[in-house]
Amino acid sequence: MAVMATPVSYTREQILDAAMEAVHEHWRSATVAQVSAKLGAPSGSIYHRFRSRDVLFVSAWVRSIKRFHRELEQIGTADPVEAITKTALLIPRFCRAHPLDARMMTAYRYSDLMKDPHPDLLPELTNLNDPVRETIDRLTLARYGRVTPQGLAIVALACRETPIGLIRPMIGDEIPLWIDEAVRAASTAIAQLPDA
Amino acid sequence: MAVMATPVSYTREQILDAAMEAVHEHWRSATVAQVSAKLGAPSGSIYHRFRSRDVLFVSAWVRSIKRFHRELEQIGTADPVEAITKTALLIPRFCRAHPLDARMMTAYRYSDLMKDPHPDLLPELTNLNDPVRETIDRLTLARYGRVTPQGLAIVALACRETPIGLIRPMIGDEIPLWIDEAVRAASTAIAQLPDA
DNA sequence: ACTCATCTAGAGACGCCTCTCTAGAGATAT
DNA sequence: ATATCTCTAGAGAGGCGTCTCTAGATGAGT
Repeated sequence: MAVMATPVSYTREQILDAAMEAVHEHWRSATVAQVSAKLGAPSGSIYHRFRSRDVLFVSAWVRSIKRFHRELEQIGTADPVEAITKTALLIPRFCRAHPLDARMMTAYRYSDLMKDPHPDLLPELTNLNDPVRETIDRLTLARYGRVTPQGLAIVALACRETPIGLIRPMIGDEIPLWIDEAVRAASTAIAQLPDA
Repeated sequence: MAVMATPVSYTREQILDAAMEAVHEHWRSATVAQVSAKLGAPSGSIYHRFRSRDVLFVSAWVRSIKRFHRELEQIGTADPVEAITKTALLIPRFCRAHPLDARMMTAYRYSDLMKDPHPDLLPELTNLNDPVRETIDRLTLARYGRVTPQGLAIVALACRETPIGLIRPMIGDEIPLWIDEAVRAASTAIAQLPDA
């Protein structure tokens, strides 16, 4: 049977929340000391749950990415171009609803993290991008009837790079509603390119 | 009359070049020690010309921004939508021709730097964005016949945010040519939005 | 009561980085 | 030769941030 020992004062989730706030304020130069100040906890309590500063902040990043992935599951493929555009429009919506997660997501890039991943993070990182990859695969097949590198690239630009690019400079401030019109226009235009 | 004293071993430009290389490798966490290693010079020689680490790296950033501005001057306004798209296409071209400058430009944001600018940098920073502002003003007037906040926002999205957003994830690697088709499609689509 | 395990708590070692400071080298003018 | 100025050169002070380590608090099982 489990031994309870002392009650937990600072849960993993609370620590990640504080880390997210610190990143919101200081971005990549956030420190463990800032997190511990926000939490009102000594740094030891943080290092008790996270092996290093990197593991802490990357774990927070992974959590935000996974929150975003939960939004991806609700798009059909009846009209392919429409589906691509709808997927693109999820991004401004998500950033408005979860501004701290949005900012957190800008702090690291998957490709950088995979260059020399910490063993503690490997299991979480390995298949992290699968939901996005699957969505783009599915939309590509619906749009072009086949899956080619070129087709994938176009769909990824239309439903991911474009909205992220348009919104990125505004992350941290409020994201105006008229951005959505621009996202819709740009995404639709790219989705209409041929899979040459 | 000027006294020449000892000949200069490390010019301002050479130091900025080394700083740009360091930023290319380590981005915002580049250090003065890395720059001095690249240059084969002691840190004192760097601090002799730049008052602080910040002044050094921001000066390098300013230099890259100004290099980009030199590209802006060659776009007409005969067909407004076409002119906006052409301006957008300058960005992938510039990033391919000057990859180190492109990466340098991603290291800071004008708005962040202006929050608490170092006195040494103020004169250079104050009017830094004027060329871009003027270009966008000019394109907005050509496109809509008047200059409104909404119109400016649309044109800025079409000729600046969109291409930067599409290219940003690739900065550091080679930027494929087919990106230009996507930039053209997205930029043209946004430029066709009405100034509602 | 006592054992065992988990967690809190915080002092401080250690390393890296920025920046200062001083000695002196090289070039020119007198 | 001497004075004077600019720049190089590099040692090291000082600050900040990460991370370690140990002491002890807490509560469940026996």
